Amino acid sequence: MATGIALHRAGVSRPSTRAAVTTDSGALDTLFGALADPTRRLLVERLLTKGPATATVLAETTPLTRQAVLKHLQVLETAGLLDHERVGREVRYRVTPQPLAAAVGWILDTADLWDKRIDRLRRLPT
Amino acid sequence: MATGIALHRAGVSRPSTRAAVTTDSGALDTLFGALADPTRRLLVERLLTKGPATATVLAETTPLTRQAVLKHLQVLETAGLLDHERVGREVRYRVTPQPLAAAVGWILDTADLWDKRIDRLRRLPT
DNA sequence: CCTTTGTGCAACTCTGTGGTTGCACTTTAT
DNA sequence: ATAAAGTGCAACCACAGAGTTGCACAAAGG
Repeated sequence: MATGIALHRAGVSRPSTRAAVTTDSGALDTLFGALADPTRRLLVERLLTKGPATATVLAETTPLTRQAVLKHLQVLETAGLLDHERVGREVRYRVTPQPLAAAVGWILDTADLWDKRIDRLRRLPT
Repeated sequence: MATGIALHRAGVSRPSTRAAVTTDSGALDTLFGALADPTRRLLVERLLTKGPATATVLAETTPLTRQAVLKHLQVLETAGLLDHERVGREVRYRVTPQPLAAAVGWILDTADLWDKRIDRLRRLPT
């Protein structure tokens, strides 16, 4: 079942299994923030299914201006989800989904906290 | 290793394994949006580690006003991550992390797309 | 060389959101 | 009954984000 990025059932490079809960503000902010916009998720999916593309091409498939799409791409790029490569006079954007592991990491840590809380409740004298 | 919510290695109630990529706008927007704020993630973690609490109590542990905290709690609640219960004159907030499964669902779907793309590249004649 | 196509930059508008303050209302306690 | 503690609502401000338009600059192509 594929091998691309390391966030499958097995490993999920969870950063700091303990000492978590420190919120790790910086990265997760921009990451979750980038994913919070449907247009941006759409762009990511498009780039994954149809392969790398330029801002102008992507703009043609949306009701948005090239500039608007460009801004979205830049948001995604600063979140680490994209990178670009200049070809001739065009700039081709490509998905680099490694940061997603961080998101899953936080979520799984949170899920663990929840589980621990449940356990604690279970251990209470009825 | 606990049982709380169903997003562990095994199942991850992935909604629509195919037909994904439809972006499912609504819910994921508010969900990722809610998680995009460090204060809100902090509040979730606090509520999980120290158990349910009121807005006023939570406000004491932050540099924020009760009103600000209140707004954050409401954002989290409309994202489905919290619910509240009125006790006497107080309102107690509690974490309900089930929606997190949706977030992981999208991420895993995206990871799958990535994997498929890798596979496609591998199958190309060198 | 001149036209086309694509990108880069900047200014501007509009709306949403984080945060505040102020006050009214309800519940508990003295 | 009255004071204290807690919540609810509304107005307000400041700033960031989404989106637009306009124009200048770089690369291909005739």
